[in-house]
Amino acid sequence: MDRNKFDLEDLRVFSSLATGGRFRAVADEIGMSASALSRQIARLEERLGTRLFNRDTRNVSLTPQGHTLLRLAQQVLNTAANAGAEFDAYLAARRGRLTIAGLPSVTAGLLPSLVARFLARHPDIDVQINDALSDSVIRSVEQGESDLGFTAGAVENSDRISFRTLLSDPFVAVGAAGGILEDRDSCTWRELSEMPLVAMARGTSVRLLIDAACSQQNLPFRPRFEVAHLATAGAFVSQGLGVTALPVLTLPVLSSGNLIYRRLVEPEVLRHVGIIWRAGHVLSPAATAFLDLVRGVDLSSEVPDPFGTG
Amino acid sequence: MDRNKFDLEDLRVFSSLATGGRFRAVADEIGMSASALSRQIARLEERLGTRLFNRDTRNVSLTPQGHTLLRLAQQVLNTAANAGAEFDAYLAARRGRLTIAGLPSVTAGLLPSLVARFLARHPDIDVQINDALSDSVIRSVEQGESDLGFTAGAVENSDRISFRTLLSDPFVAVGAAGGILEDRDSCTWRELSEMPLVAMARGTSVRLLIDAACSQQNLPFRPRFEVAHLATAGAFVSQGLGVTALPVLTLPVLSSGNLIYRRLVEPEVLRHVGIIWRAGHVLSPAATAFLDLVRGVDLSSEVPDPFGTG
DNA sequence: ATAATTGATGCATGGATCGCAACAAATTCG
DNA sequence: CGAATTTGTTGCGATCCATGCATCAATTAT
Repeated sequence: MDRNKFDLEDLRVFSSLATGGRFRAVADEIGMSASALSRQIARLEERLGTRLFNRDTRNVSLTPQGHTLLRLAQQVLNTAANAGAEFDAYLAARRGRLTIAGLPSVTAGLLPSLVARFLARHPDIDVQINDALSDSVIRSVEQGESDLGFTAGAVENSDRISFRTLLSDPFVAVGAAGGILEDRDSCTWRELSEMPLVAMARGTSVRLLIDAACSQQNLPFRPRFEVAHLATAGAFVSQGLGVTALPVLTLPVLSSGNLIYRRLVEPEVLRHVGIIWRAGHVLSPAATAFLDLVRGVDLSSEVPDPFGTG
Repeated sequence: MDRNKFDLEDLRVFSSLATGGRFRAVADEIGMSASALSRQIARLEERLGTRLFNRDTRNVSLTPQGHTLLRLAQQVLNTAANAGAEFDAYLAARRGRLTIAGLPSVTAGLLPSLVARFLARHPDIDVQINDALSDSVIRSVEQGESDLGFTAGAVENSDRISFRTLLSDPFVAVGAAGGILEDRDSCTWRELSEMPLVAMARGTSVRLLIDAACSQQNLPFRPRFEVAHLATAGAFVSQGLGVTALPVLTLPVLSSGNLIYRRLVEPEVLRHVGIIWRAGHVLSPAATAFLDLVRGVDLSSEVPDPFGTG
């Protein structure tokens, strides 16, 4: 084998077409003629020895081969882009860049103090946060888009991802002050399930864990409201429209004017928050430093105690 | 900024020179003239806006910028090489995923040995089986959810689906040992229709074919029991609650403690088991390999002979 | 049925790259 | 001390290869 199979430009063009859909539109978008695009793809297909797109003159779709190449291409392009950015940062005499993906409930509740501590030691590192849902976090790290990721719940500890548990995050019941929770000392899941519920939307890790908890206890789970953002849930609850169950870490996100918290028992449900990174790849110096910092910090002190001195 | 800063070829050449040391030697080694190498490095330096090598006409050494770029270049080249290798492995059907949809009666009776054979040759392919009823199988393949599908009975050989017959699967009568079938040598559909019947639920391919057979013979079909799963049917029959008619391929699924089988004639009803895939689309390498395997195997030996010495 | 849109292709062109050869600097050797 | 040799660079002509335009073939929209 003499010449290597693909080039960054190939992958870029291929990726654009794979996500864009149509030859002409994509060709305009990236500033080349449609024929050039067609030929470039044809060349790439010939070099790879396989067809990447099904094209029947009207529709363009990826073949299975194209799908796998797309996944790989994104990885390569991401690392190349990161390398370019890091090199630029080096030229600009900066130390580097750190990209962290995380669930909104974690990025809001846990990251600020960690990042503050990190920046105290490494003031010249640009930090970028990617808020995303659970599987997006994993994918983002897998593909090298993010250096590190904060996840909750089970992560299949594959050979592509390394995982480390950081802390356990208990669910609590959240209600409006003066509302139905006011006179209680604690609350069981059964009792909660009979109150009007404000639930996070499907696909969020919070919702997944609540679903699992209820089905394990054989409780019906019929939310009165479904919202996408934690702050919205907090607003609904504080207006007395319902109650909800949230991990303690998320509580600082709720603009907690009118909210009260109660222990949620039978069972105690814990969300296991952890950090993930790409296995088998060299971490950037910034990522390594951040990981070391996280390892050396007692994170349980980061979880607020919502029950005052109760 | 239109053009991106570097290309894989740039990084390769740069990396060779960075580790190799001398222009002429490296140029020979990678099969290009010294002048070409010199220009390529000069272009790269210009695009990056910094000098990468100290060259004083006798020695070549990396600048600090060159050192950091070398580290980054190795990362990028590694992921690119890994991606290439992974893609090659995928093309060679050494890695990847194969999703097969199939009727439960086929997936249980026919697939295990086929998949075992396939995995012997392609050990690192993840195989996923979608058990589903007949029309779900076709739909799953049509929509690209499954690569291949095992079906029984007539499949409209549309322009979206390619079909290939694999084997003919005769129906036999199934009864309890010591029961009403014990003293018979064979059994006609007319006789069967007058016995208490355990039937598969509507929507299953087995039920469809039995309905068709009976209506063709102008026989009434009034099942005493209707069950959804083959194992359940087997359990009912083995308890002497009734008899049933099943294709031979399904028999291994019945935990056949107490069952006897008899030829079912007048007419002999055959279920035509076949394999389907998407027409006009490129099959994944794993699917192609599996299809080749299936084509090369004499599947009639896979159908057990239930009439051993009984 | 006609028009329009889409991807593929033939052909000529232009820009980029390459190899050869000459050159400048530096080391080696007579 | 000076000529020869080695090393990286550069000028120039040749070459190659991707591109763009125009056109074709196929399919859909009206």
